[in-house]
Amino acid sequence: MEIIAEKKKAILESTLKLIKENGFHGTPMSMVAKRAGVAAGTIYHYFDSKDTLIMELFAYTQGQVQEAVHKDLREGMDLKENFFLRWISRCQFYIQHPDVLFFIEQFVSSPYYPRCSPDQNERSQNDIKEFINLGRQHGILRDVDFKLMAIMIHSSIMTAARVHIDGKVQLGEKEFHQLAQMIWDSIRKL
Amino acid sequence: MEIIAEKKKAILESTLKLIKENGFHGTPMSMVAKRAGVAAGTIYHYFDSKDTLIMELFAYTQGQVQEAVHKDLREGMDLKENFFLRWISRCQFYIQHPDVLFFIEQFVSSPYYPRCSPDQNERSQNDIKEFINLGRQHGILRDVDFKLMAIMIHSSIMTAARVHIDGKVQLGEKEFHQLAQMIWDSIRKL
DNA sequence: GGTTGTCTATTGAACGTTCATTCGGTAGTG
DNA sequence: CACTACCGAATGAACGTTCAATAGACAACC
Repeated sequence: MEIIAEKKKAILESTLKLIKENGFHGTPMSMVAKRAGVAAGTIYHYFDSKDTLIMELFAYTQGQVQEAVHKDLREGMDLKENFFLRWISRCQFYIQHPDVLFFIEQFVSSPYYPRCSPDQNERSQNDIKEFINLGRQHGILRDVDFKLMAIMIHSSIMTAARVHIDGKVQLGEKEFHQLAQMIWDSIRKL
Repeated sequence: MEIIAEKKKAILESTLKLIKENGFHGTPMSMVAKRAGVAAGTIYHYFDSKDTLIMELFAYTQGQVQEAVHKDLREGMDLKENFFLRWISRCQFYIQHPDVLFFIEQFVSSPYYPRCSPDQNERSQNDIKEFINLGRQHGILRDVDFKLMAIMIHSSIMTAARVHIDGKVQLGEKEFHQLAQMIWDSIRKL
């Protein structure tokens, strides 16, 4: 893992926050600079352009998510436990980092997303896939296309987190389990 | 239903297409004008600003979706059939109108979305809610928060359509049913 | 039936602003 | 002296929006 210069990190973080507040447009470089406490020119010392700043920001947030989920993982869980844990901790990560959620949502539905390398966006769901593979081998999961299942799971997580953040529904311990159970029932053989 | 002037419609349609191709930013008004075959100034005859153009475009697409789904509905179906039909026809609508899907995705994860009136975005899932209510009354569905369930269903539809359009997975008759079955199993009592 | 006035639809050049990016310069380090 | 990190005013292009001008439709009036 590359060590990120302090100012570079500050730029990434403030971009993240500003994009949550003002959206993709509506965040001029000058504002990023001010919020990060650097000069406008400094940004261009670290990033070629606004586009690459945003592309790198995506990689940066993907790293954060990955890290957070893996931290919670323990050995010797059965598949269902494993699924619940992954689902819930991913969802909680997004809830605790709304700016990441907002950014990713915006990013994936923007013309930027198709531009990132295929393995970049595959890695983003690597841990989900790893899990699906396991479930398949044990004959526990339905025979549904791999990618399809992975994406359906991931989108359920994002959606749940989003609803919670918007305050439309309060998600507590109970609701998390209800939701994880719903998704679990949708992917396992009945 | 308001009758929309021809040029107004052309403006809406070309905005839709351009946003799919170039994203929210990346679609200057001048380009919208050219594609719609009108002068730049004409847009401002129908819309106060770019913002209101986009807000109205959202309402416009919502109307289209609503209409398409209701067309397929018949009387005397049981709940499960009803669900399958709604799920599949909504999904197919998005697949047949990728520009609508792209636009809605971008719109809801942008700072525009929170600005539309609450009943505007509630209406957008009205038919899903109508269905959930029915299922609740019959005791077929799980006891999960209303809004939560509606949004989970809706997001599954959008995600499935998106995956298909991106060509990551080919969805045929069989896959549609598999998917609808998955979601059905996730919302019904087991 | 012709004349006048009003209203709407439309045009596209011009305006003013915003914004990404550049660049010449300063400071610190080795 | 060379090299990197950093600054921030200056630049120039892009873009949303305005506006004076034109044309057509329709009605009122003589």
